[in-house]
Amino acid sequence: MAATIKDVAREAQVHMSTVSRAFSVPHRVRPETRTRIMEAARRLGYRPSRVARALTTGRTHNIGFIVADIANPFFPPMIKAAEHTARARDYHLFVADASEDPAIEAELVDALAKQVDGVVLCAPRVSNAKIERLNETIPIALVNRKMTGIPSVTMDVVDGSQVAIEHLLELGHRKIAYVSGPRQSWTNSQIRRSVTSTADDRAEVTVLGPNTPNEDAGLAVAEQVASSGITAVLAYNDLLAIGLMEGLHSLGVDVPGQVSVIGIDDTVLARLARPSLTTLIVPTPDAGTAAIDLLLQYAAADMGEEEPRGGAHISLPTKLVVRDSTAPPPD
Amino acid sequence: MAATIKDVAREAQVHMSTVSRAFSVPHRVRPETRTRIMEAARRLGYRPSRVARALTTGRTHNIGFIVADIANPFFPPMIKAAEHTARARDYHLFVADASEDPAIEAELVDALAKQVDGVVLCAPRVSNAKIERLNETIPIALVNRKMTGIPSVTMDVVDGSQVAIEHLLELGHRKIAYVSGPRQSWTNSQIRRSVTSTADDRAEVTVLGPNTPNEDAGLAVAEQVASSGITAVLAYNDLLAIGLMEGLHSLGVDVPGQVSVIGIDDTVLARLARPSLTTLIVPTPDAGTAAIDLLLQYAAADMGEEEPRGGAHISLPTKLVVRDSTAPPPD
DNA sequence: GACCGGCCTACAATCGTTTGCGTAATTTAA
DNA sequence: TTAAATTACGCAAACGATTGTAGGCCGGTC
Repeated sequence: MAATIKDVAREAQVHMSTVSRAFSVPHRVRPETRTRIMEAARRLGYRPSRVARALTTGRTHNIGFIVADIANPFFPPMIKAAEHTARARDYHLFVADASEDPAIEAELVDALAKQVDGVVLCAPRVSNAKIERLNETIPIALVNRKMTGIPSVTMDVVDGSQVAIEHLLELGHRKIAYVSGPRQSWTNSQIRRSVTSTADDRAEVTVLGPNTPNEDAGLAVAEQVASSGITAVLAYNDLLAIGLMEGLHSLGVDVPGQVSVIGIDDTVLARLARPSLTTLIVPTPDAGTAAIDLLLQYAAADMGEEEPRGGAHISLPTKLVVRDSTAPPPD
Repeated sequence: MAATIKDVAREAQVHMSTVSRAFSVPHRVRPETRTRIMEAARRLGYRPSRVARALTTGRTHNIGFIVADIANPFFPPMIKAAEHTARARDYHLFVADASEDPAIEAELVDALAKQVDGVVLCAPRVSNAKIERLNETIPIALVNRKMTGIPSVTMDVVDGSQVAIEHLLELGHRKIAYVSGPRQSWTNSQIRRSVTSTADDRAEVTVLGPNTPNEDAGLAVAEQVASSGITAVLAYNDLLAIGLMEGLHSLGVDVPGQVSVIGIDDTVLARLARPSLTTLIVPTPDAGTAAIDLLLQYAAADMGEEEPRGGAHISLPTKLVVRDSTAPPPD
């Protein structure tokens, strides 16, 4: 049906191999033959088969991009950026949704392994040991997780949550809660640690959770917050924060009058919520782009094209944006 | 490196072809040989190469999923559902973002064509003629566009916008605007037509646009709305509606006191906006699932496995959800 | 006991490229 | 003009599977 390299060869009166070279190493074929070949290719509407090419070269020019939950507004901007930069490098992206499930995550890597040059795991829920093992099969790059020996890009939530907590301390809060995210999240443990160490003895910190990082879970945790004398909350992400605000609202607790709330991610939702949500800006598009580039150079190294660089780590800065959900505690 | 079918064959003391059959047509190989083969495969950690398989069978078990803008919250739930149902059918999804650009859209289809069994075009911006031509290269299924001869799934926005307009008429509005979406959007023209024909001579309808379907464009159109005596607006999507509400707010125009606003899509944003947005619920996950299934059966037919069914059209029901952004007009 | 019909399994061609190797053609040097 | 050094191209073997065809073995029948 579609034209193959053989058809082009016949049309241009040369051997297949010459056609192949005309595309891959143009300078190795005489200019006039080259143009003759290109002409023929154009006439026949020839496009090289990536599949066949992959079979011989061992490189598919595809990348797997696995996220915990596509519907979580944290991810789309990252996926979008990743897809664009991949395309700019002549790569295509398989996007898969692991539904916050470690087992599915691992299975996806295995399933994809045979038809990609590498996999980006975003906010992985799977264990370090498992990642280590998967990385022996196929090059892996991590987003929102740091492991020695594996390239990764993380958001500097340690600094970010520190800034967030300082903000609350400055406002005068002394009873603070951290609404925790999923247990398997590396980011979550980073934040938790940072929160308690920042508060130190300047404030009492309660950890509520772990929670699935969605609105419903946030809503469910509202009661605990309302009944515990807590005056300020930092949540693992905007979804939890917004759910919490809704829950508090329906319990008649005023935000920020009685309780201040801070989210993380600065998703589109944060600005729209009422009160608008004070939150941590994390550069998700940059993370997507960086992850692709890191993976690509790591994968190239893996194919012996250059010195393997092991685990390069990129940490992206975060920034607190203060909106209307934070205020001094009630006296 | 990784085990091939040949390794398994050697390990199990049979010919490659037998191994192949053990996987693809298990009943054609003697049970004991089969278990011996499976054992060997397990020991070697063998996974068939989808790439090699694709080369002989002509089926890649991959699907291209092209959307206008991943970051538009309308799409992620659809992508998620599509990815899940594709996976359940043993297919993987290439997701690509066309940035609302017809040229990129077409280029993406071409680029993907050689390594997918079909492509789902979501809310395509490219012309009918071009789609027709692309469909000759590779099976295509459409979401939010209807064309004879090509399978598609659409949301019943004609009915939906009719209901929306009736809602406004009942409230007493007589000067209504439709804030139009992108010119190339099929849905957009459907809605526009439906709005004007529903209003008929019961209300005066102004069309504002076309607009890029994002918040900024909505914001920009606020001034026109404010200065024209319009008391109610239906917008092409939630993003435009929300932008418009913001714009009106900053112009000191009260929603819904002075102007009522209705969106379309019922994205996560609608419920969060203040006032919460009256909008049209469209079943995006169902659309994703249906598109995959339609494409798969259409693509199978295309491979001669059954009678081609040409263009099956699925229309999904929409539903108006009334929230706080609509009210009677000021007297 | 030879023959026939069914299962199983092996053989080998094929899918569309890439690529190392060899050779014809061309250029350069002498 | 000829030998040497390049260059341009053709040849054919991979890559890892699938699949049509053919042969081997088996038991059962007459």
